[in-house]
Amino acid sequence: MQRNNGAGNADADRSTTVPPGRPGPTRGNVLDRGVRLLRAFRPSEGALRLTELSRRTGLPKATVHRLAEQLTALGLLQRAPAGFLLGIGLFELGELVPVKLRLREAALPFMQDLYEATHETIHLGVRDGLDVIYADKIRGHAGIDTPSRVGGRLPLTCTGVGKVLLAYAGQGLIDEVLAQPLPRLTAHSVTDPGRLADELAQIRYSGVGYDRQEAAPRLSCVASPVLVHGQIVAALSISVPAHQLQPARLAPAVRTASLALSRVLSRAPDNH
Amino acid sequence: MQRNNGAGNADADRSTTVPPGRPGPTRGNVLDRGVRLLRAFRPSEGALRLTELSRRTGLPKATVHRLAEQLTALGLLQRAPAGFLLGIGLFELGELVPVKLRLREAALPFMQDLYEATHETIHLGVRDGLDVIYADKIRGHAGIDTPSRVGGRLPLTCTGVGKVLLAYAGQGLIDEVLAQPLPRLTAHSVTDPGRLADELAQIRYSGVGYDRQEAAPRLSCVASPVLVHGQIVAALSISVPAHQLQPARLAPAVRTASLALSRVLSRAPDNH
DNA sequence: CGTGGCCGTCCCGCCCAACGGAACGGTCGC
DNA sequence: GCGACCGTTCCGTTGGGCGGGACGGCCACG
Repeated sequence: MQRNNGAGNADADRSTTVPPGRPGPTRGNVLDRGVRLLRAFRPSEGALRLTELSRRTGLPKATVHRLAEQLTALGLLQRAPAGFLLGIGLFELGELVPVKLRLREAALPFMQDLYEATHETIHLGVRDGLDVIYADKIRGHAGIDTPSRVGGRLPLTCTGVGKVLLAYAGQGLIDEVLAQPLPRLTAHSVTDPGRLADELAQIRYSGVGYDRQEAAPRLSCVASPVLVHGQIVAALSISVPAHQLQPARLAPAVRTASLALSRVLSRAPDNH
Repeated sequence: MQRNNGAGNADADRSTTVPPGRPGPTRGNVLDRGVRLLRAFRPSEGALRLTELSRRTGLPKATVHRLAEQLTALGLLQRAPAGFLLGIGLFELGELVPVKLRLREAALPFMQDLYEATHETIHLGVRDGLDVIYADKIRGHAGIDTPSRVGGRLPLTCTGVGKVLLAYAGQGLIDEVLAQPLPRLTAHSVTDPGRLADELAQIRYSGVGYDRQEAAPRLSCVASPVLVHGQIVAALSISVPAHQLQPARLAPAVRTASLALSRVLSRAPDNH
């Protein structure tokens, strides 16, 4: 029997998988299948029909039917005229996750300050593996379009928030990132390891990081770390149209907010 | 072994299995148990230890151990020094739920407008059964404390947002609510069905509803409906200290925002 | 230093519930 | 009317979920 991820550092990589020779007929356990069903839904899509779910998950139709019915009873899915949608129960659970519950609660007022001072789009991001996950984002009517989405992922090296998170994440992770080819989202994405290393050092020196159209064309941003007891827990950023990037004005603003948030978080119950 | 924590509320009631005469030894399927594990977590609590999870769910320790391990591999839980926490994967999934993804995206700029005009706490709520679920909430440093939480529930009849949602929900639901005793959160909560009916009519007439310390002491609010094709989908509100409730100033603001949001949502792809 | 409580982990045989191929009935559009 | 595709239901098979129990580590006791 497989003992499966001893230390379980990285992620997923469920060792189950099909033993090479066999075209495994049944693989996976029930929970895995249920989650696979939920993950079949993507943003900006509507309801999914039973057959489509079956296609995406590779599960037999009868199985999907049974599981989807159970998930619906649990509130994780809901029926729509045109198939299934993710249910409100999933939203309720998601809001209980500490990254959301604690961090956002503390950060929101400072994000509001930043928004009011600049009227630009504000991000709050945390690190998961080699990605940044956006914990929150606020924008007004005029806010610039960004590839980010609350709950969405982007590579650490392609965004301001991500580079800041990486800069303070420790040498081990930095080495790991530099060792493999750097992902590229635009023509401006940093793909030279040496240049990235320099930039990370510069971030640690100044407490501010930049993204110059590295995640999306015409989009730049200024980011700053949120540290608790010397440990990085998140990063804040302001996103602006590339031609309006004014470090002299934005850097102090974002730095001030991140320092103030760091201070608030440092004296908190903090059950980690 | 006692028959699991009752949890007598409506919920589930899966008609399958459990022939009436038998004291079902194990009831519930795998997915149900997994979700029960996730729902054992409550806001403002830290990590839960294996034994505590076992206590709360009524599941044997060995079972909890196995399930928790699987959920961790799936990213729905994560290990902490002091036990388990809800995992970031759950947050990712929660952010894909349509109520969050679509509604919030559209509503946020209008909520920002309201915040900037008043600097009070702004809520966005949707209805689920007889509760309001808060889809979003923004507040600044000075924002008043509220019993609400993003992803949290309160009874429809005890909040401004809730009463507005109820007023437009259709006579069937209104009758259902009026038929049973009305919940009470404070001494000011409306518990007289006749008075509530009047108030709902007044809301439909004016497009604005009030909460006068009915959800929490010293907290009042002004709410207004978001309608798409005549159907209510959400409600917006401004919460203020009770002694500062100024309908003449706040009602037009919240009404304007809700109408503008209604208009935006009415011309959208809207895959329901 | 023994002891007893509580913890997380692991083992393993029992057996039931998950499984899915297949058949069915409804609803379109040609 | 016919075929394509849909969601639903049935039911025999079996693999994996199940959990009692054992184990070893870690305290706070006496």
